Amino acid sequence: MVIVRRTKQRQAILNKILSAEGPLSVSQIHGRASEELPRLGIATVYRTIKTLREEGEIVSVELPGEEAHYESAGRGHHHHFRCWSCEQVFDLGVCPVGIPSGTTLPGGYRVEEHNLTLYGRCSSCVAT
Amino acid sequence: MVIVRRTKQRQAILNKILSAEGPLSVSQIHGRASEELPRLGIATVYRTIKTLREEGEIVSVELPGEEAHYESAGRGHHHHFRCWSCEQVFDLGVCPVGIPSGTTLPGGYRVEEHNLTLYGRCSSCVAT
DNA sequence: CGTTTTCTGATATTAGTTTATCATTCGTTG
DNA sequence: CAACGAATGATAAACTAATATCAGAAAACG
Repeated sequence: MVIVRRTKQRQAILNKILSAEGPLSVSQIHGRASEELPRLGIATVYRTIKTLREEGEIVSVELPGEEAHYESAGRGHHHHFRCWSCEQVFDLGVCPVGIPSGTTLPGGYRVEEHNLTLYGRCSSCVAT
Repeated sequence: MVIVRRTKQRQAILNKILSAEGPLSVSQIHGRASEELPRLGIATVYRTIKTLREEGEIVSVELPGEEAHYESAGRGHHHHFRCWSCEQVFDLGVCPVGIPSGTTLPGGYRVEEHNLTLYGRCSSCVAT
């Protein structure tokens, strides 16, 4: 059981994660939350992320070759797009993977899950 | 590093990578090559991987939430399957991602590349 | 051979991420 | 409003991955 108090830090951190357009890294969360709480410590960010995960409010997102990112739980099955220019990660609504869970591929691989990341340029970076 | 000598270490490391069924981590490469060269140092593995990449013989493979893996270059566009039981990574021949390079998704995301990892159980682990 | 010079192996070092520690702050409750 | 205790912030410490160092081993080549 986790006793949780309503602190400014916790509210700012959770707010930044929930209102983000995609998963955020620890340093991104720290940077954004620091805008309203300039003395916010990085340890508090790590601690709060840990409790928010235990409470099921956020989930971790693993991207190839990067540190863990975190986003709101309950967004359902979706994937991510990483922009090569602004280096931000965005949630996508589409799932272009044509392999239902339980499919067995040639070679006998029984697929239960998949992780897809798309790369390119986001709309605002394409425009410039 | 222009001059490359044919050492037992280099041959063993390259052989393990080229003959693998999928990309290998540094510790996996070290473990497998150590079977024939018991005194092989981990630094030699890192050094050899670096030169093999510079020569274009191998490429790095990034898997979500894992250290870099390495496999033979020139295997073309493909994806990977990670077995939850034996924890090995296998190359797949299929590409079930229905997004050609250059596609623009809703939201204006211009997709140029993708990275897909499938998860489940491999044939030998399903059998047991 | 024998000389030259790269390569190796053991270890130290660097770099990055995450957790632990602890005095202080501050949210909560009666 | 007082007091208890969880949360914070600064910092140290722990881990892991990757590179640097350097004496000695061993390819390459005349």
